[in-house]
Amino acid sequence: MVHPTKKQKRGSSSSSSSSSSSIETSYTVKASSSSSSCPTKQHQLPLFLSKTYHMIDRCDPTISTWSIAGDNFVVKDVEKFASEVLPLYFKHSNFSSFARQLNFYGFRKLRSDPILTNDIDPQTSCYVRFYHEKFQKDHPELLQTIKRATKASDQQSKEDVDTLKLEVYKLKNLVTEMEVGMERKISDMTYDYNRRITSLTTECDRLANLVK
Amino acid sequence: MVHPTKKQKRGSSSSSSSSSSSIETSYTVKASSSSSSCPTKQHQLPLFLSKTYHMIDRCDPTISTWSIAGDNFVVKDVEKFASEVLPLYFKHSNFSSFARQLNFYGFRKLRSDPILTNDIDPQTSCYVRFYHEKFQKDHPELLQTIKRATKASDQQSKEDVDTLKLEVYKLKNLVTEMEVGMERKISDMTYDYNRRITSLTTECDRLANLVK
DNA sequence: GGGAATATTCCC
DNA sequence: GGGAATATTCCC
Repeated sequence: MVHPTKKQKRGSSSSSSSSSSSIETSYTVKASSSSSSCPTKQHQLPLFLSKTYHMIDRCDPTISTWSIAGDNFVVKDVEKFASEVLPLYFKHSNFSSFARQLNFYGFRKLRSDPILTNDIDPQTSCYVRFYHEKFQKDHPELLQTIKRATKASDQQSKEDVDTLKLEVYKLKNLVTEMEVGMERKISDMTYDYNRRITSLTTECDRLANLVK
Repeated sequence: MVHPTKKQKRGSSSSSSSSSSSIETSYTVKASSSSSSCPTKQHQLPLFLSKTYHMIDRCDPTISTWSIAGDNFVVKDVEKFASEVLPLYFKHSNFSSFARQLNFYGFRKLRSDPILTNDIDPQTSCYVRFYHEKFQKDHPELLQTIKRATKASDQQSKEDVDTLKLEVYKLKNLVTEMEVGMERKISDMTYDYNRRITSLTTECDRLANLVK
């Protein structure tokens, strides 16, 4: 089978279909050295989102299409969708890989869940629906607001690091407080000690003089 | 162009060439819940290594081949290698992506670097050689010992976490030592203090009795 | 050559 | 549905 995306680079539009692209498909990694307000080097819409939007938009509606209200999309024939549609846009033909990406971007699976067994429509029971608040028919401008999840391990590591840094901070404060407290306590004790010693010594001297 | 690896899954052998595979090509993620000595679920050789080994082994030698000694491999025609050979094994046809993967696995680029400009052979000056101690012609068994680099950020995070944990450990020890030290110091001071007060008080009492 | 992001795979 | 690995891309 011909693989139309073979030489595709990020930033070029999909080569498999017509090109009246209404959404930004380029992707640029945010320059690590620039501030986040730099207008030229911002990361743009991930290709996954623009590809998926176009894919649903242009798909044979008997395989996959928008819902009637346009607020979700349905894959009616997972088999055909995987083998015939996905490879037009992605470097694979696995439905589960597509679903994994949807999951990364926060899409949720919708279920019809009929109450009665009799209500199960054999025609539509195998349909798979996906929903994302910002993934709507005729509203590609919303796509920009969809954020990909950062990896959980990174998240965890960051939290771990932050927790440990806080602990180090608190411990250093404690050490400083203990040093100050110890110094003051010893200073106070020494003061009292010397005062009482002096007082007793004076008394001894006075009495010693009287004894003489 | 036909894309032979389209439906390939990890664990299946490359479908583009003959199949007298002498090396393990399956890949299984290490089960996180099992001990590292579990023989059935170990991660095997990454596909990148087995694919690259076969690729060099089977390549048209005018495009890429092993060195004469078999201890490195040379890409003689980067252009053709990228467009014709890479996509037989990988989901792309970019030489830089291939090089990036080599880099992940610890391969080094070799240069001929002739001393004299005259020594530059226009035939071979554009050759690109790669070397890895464990990537040798006729020794596929060495491939298993090649380890992919873990991501630098993870590495960094791990080191950061370890450093911070050590710091927390040291600070907690310091706090304990300070507590013990302070207690002993105050105890010692109190002891001296009481001894001298007692001694002086006794002397005062003795003198007071004499005065009476 | 390598950092860091997204993409794809595999597993639980 | 999501964790974690490898794969691919893009950038410095």
